[in-house]
Amino acid sequence: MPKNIRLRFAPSPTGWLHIGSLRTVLFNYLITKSLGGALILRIEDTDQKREVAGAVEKLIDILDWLGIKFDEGPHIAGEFGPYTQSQRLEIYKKYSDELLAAGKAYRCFCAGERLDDMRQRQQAQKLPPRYDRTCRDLPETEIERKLDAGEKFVIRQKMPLEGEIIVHDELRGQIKFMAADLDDQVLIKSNGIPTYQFASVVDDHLMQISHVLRGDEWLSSFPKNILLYQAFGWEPPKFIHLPLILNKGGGKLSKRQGDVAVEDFRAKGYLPEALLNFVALQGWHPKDDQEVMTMEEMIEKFRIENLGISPAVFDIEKLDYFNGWYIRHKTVEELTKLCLPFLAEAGIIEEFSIFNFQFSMKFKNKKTGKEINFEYIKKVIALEQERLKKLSDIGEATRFFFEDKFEYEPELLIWKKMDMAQVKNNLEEIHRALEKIPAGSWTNDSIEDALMAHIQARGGKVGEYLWPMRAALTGRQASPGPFDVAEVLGKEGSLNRVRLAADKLE
RNA sequence: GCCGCUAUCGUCUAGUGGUUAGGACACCAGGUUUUCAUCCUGGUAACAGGGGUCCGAUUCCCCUUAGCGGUACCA
Repeated sequence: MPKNIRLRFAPSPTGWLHIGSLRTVLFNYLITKSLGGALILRIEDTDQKREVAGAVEKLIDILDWLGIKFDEGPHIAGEFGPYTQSQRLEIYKKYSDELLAAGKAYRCFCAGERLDDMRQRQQAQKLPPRYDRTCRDLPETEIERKLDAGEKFVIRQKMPLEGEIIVHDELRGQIKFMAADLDDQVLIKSNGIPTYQFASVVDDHLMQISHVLRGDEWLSSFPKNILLYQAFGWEPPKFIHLPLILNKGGGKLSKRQGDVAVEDFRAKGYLPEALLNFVALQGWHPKDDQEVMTMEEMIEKFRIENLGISPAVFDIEKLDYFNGWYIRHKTVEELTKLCLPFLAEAGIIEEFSIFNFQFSMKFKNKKTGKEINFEYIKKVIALEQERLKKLSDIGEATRFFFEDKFEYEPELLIWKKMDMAQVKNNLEEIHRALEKIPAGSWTNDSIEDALMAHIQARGGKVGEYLWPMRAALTGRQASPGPFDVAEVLGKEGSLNRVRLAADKLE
């Protein structure tokens, strides 16, 4: 009978999600969904030195934000729990005792300092650092004596002394290791807590995991894992080792570079769709070459055999492209809501809570204290949508819509080789033309009609009028077009800005 | 040092024992245009090196080189 499809994502709670782990969860999720199985979240907190307060909550929060749902886990429960390794200590004890009794593992009483010294000597002699197996065949009486004396010990895995271990990775095929190269690794630390190597094997078996999808860095411990399955007489799951994600220089992606924590990407205004889509393409490629994909499309197209095995360099420019694409494809309403926290962060609107927002749909301009309604913000966002790459850019891009006084150099108003007097004159003509438009029909179309008619009548070049107008309205080198901006600013606001600009020129 | 993994445009990648080696990002040029952006069209750009096997290798094998990972009572 075929095994049920059950996969797990098993991070250690560090307080933040690594972009590489994001890809691991995603692939776990895609396999589960495409094959119709269950996804389990398991917390690997066997290293008490690394404990971070609130880490599990943060992890669940960011996974939730990404839209990755689990079927079992510490926050959901399920029949294979507990799902946090520190709560499973007696289980590991039971299984390590079993191994001890079967002679597949042994207690090691060696002092840490002696092992450290030995390792240093071995390295100095360019020998592979390896445990010397002093305690591997300790007589029973000696063990009893040490135990009675209360000596601390770790439990080590008894590796075969010779022969080869052949393991099978779903992507790479067979990989051969020499047993003699394998260390008698620690299974249970002297504090009674298991190592990752032991806990993950026991848990994967007990939780009936069918596919283990993990990073490349585990490849070298793969034979030890398989030996452990054999020692227990368990059938191992299928293993898939994912290649690493590298930084631009080809090195390891590290926290110091500030480009690895998913939480940081979120804070910078990257959308979950973009992050997911981008990261899926690091090591996977759909058969049909379609690169922009929704989660549903990814699930539909995903095949384990299309996974790649060579390391990928993280290219932020492509991420930006995806983010821009997803931003452009949001409805204005959705995008505006997403931008609100970033507008507050930029000091444009006052801090608000989602709770208040649902009631009022009104905001306060942080500078002027005036009320701004949601519809106004929506119009502004609509104009900026197609050039927005990250939500965090929204403040700088739209600031001029919210502030009456803004500084810019008068030179900005000059189009190509025009002289100042000419620009001033054109701005004044624009001012007069705009004044004639009734406030009731102040729309981008009517503004455009009026101004184009004026320019044509004067026989002028379009740019000689429209560039100064747009610059006057926005104070920026680059911005949306003048008619759109004028409409949003309103008649009075637009006239003021054109007046202000004309006055800047002598 | 030892063990292991990997190697196609700058980057992510597709692909095949015989192909004009395909797509995407980026870049460049043109179009649209009052700026930027969007959008459209086109373009530059790759099989790490050396040996085999074969009529023929980018593709299969070996070696070298390079990159990465592991070599913990961290995961």
